[in-house]
Amino acid sequence: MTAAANQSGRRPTTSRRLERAGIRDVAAAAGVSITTVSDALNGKGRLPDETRSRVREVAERLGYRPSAAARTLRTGRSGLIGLTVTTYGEEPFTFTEFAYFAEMARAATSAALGRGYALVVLPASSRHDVWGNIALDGTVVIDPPDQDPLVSELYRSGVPVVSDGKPGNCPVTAWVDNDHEAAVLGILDHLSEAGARRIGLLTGTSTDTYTRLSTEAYLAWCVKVGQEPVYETYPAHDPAAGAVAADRLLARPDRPDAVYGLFDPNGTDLLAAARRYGLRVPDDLLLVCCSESDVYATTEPPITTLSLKPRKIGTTVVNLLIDAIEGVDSGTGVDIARLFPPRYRTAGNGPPPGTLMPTELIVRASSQRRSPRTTVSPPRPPGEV
Amino acid sequence: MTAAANQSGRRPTTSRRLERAGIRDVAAAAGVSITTVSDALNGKGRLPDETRSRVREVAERLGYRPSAAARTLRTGRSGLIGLTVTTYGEEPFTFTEFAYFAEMARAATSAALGRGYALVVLPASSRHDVWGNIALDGTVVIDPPDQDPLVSELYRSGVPVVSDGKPGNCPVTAWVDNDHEAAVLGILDHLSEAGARRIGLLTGTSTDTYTRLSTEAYLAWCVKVGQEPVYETYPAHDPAAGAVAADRLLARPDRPDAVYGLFDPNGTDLLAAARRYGLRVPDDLLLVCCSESDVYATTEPPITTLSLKPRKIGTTVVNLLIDAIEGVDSGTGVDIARLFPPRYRTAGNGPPPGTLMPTELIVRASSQRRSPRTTVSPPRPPGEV
DNA sequence: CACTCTTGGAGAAACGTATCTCCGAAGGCT
DNA sequence: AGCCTTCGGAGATACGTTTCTCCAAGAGTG
Repeated sequence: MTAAANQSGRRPTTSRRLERAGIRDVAAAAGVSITTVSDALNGKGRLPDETRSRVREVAERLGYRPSAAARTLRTGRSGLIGLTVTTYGEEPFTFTEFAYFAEMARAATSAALGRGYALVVLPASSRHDVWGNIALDGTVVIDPPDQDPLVSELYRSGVPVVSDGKPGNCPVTAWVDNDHEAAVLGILDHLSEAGARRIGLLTGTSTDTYTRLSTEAYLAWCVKVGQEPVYETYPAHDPAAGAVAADRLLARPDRPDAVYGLFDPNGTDLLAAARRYGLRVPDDLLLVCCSESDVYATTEPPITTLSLKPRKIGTTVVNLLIDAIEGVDSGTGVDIARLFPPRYRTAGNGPPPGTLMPTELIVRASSQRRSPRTTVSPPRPPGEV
Repeated sequence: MTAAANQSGRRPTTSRRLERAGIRDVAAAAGVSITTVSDALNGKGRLPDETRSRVREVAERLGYRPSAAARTLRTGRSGLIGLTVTTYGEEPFTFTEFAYFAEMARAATSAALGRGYALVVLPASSRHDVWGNIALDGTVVIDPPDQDPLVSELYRSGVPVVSDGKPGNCPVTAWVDNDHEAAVLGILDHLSEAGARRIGLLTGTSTDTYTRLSTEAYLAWCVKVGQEPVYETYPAHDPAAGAVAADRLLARPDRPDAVYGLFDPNGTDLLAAARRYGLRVPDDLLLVCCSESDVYATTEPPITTLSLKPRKIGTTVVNLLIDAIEGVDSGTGVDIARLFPPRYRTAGNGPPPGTLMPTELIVRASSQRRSPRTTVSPPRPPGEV
């Protein structure tokens, strides 16, 4: 009795009427077929407007909400994008680039929602079963390490992956990064112009793209201009170590008269260290650090910062990813996905396409000896967010 | 021909072998039934260990990954939790409580992942279709306004909702909030003990729970101790307005000799305003503000802050939500969900259960006239994260 | 020997949607 | 009158799991 099947569906009409209304209920109430309901609600098929609006009205009246799970199963699209963040220890999110990540994630969320997708935050180190349990249309990966097993796995599954940070040896669909070399060279030039004779660097011990490229650019510049490199490294994820390293740098016998700090807290750390050694900024020491925080506008003195423009990065990364997701199936109407599964898309095409985004140097008092003006920004590049 | 059905499945075995392996493929390769594969992989059913491990091995070899969409459709569980953030304008996330939100979201993400769930960030104002397209097991809502249509909709759909912030008139499953009244009274007492004679308040114009309860507590305290209220309000989402309001407060003829600022930027704004009027902190003006940022440890002077303990809130909120999600079906083994659908769970039981979390006052130089020590923290409550 | 119980596992029915295929009817054309 | 086209819509299948039901064979038991 409970399994009595009526003509248009197998669900018994007698009990269980407290459950959510399904598409079958709408069809029955409107006196049409399931097909018609689906077409009417999704704007497909050939239906007169009258039928369309009637079905919609019935659906509204019944409080019908299509099942996202069923739709995902059927269409193969979940509308979900993963956002992978690197982790240190137990906590997700990076510490050193916290403001960067927050801004980037915010922009990414906005961009995704604007195109009908939602973001789900997934630490790279999280349990495998969590990853496997979620239907993802694509994934944004922040600075994947070489041979990242997670990225390989995703790629093998045919999930498009776009990385923030040029990947070393990862099969990503596309990537976006800043032009770190140009950024560092720009800062070094800026400091030189302000009168720096020996420029030091505060950098990290990790091997991520940002740290590596920036340090390499510094070293190459040193070779070019004939300056002996003066730098200290520390594990960037340890905030306490940064202060120690800043102190070390200024305690050296070959103390630099200008310093660029690669990480957000370096500015205050260097400022504190300078005070400890009785160095005036900018008179005795020129200071620049990479940061997205606007607290450096109000320090004493205000500190020149390099912004990596995380908002632009986040927006671009997400848009590239969604392009990749939707580009597979859209197009000629032929089912391209079946002919060319995602995993083969960039198989023999050489390296994945990358985009370099410009950075912005926000010049403040800490890196200027002459100018009485404390806050001078270079003209903004066009197309600003 | 293409629809030729073999015994154990309808998929033609001849072509399309580039697709991902399904459970049927594993079953065929292992020489067992679909049921056995499912049971072996999920640790259910009664199977000898030998069969179990053999099936697992075959699945591994084929690179089998169960379809999250199919599993969600079948089980009704997606492992996804929504995190709703209030929005101002186009950008998601709040501005005034930025550090608070970031910390809270981070803790919530951790807690969710620890229990096998992932968080998806969904601005409350986002397009309805995005919400409808995602299978959510439950939702965390930050400070829902009265009669929030979103919350009502979720509740009607039977999706458990737990709110951060005591809800005004929303049918939530549970809520978590700080004891804002106690926090404000604690600060006012602290300032009084430090010698304050007239305490001012910098507060917001919005009607969210935090602003409302805090302001009411202040006003009630004024009545109790017989002080005329001295406060200024401004739209908290506008960072520029905060500086203006801080200035207004200190420009009043009945200028306070101590101020509590409800929002994160108030500390620096008030400090700047005090400088402008030649007021020394803490000698002429005692200062406290609510903030999760540690920049106030390094301002000149360091500023006493109230922490709302967002990490604890985020963890608690998520755990309550997951308890609600899993509590429905677990238990006696009877299918409680069918007997008591979620929407009826708290129907006549009075208000939803709420939890009040303690805050922490981090005392620094800005609110102490006598003590030479600049950073003194009260003993931490037990059970700290 | 007849019986029950346990073990190991197969079959098939959902879950709720999208979409492919097909069909009748009405209208226009030669 | 026969044929083609378009309109409006119904039927059925597939998406890939989980799980309920049931069965066969062997093991113990009286």
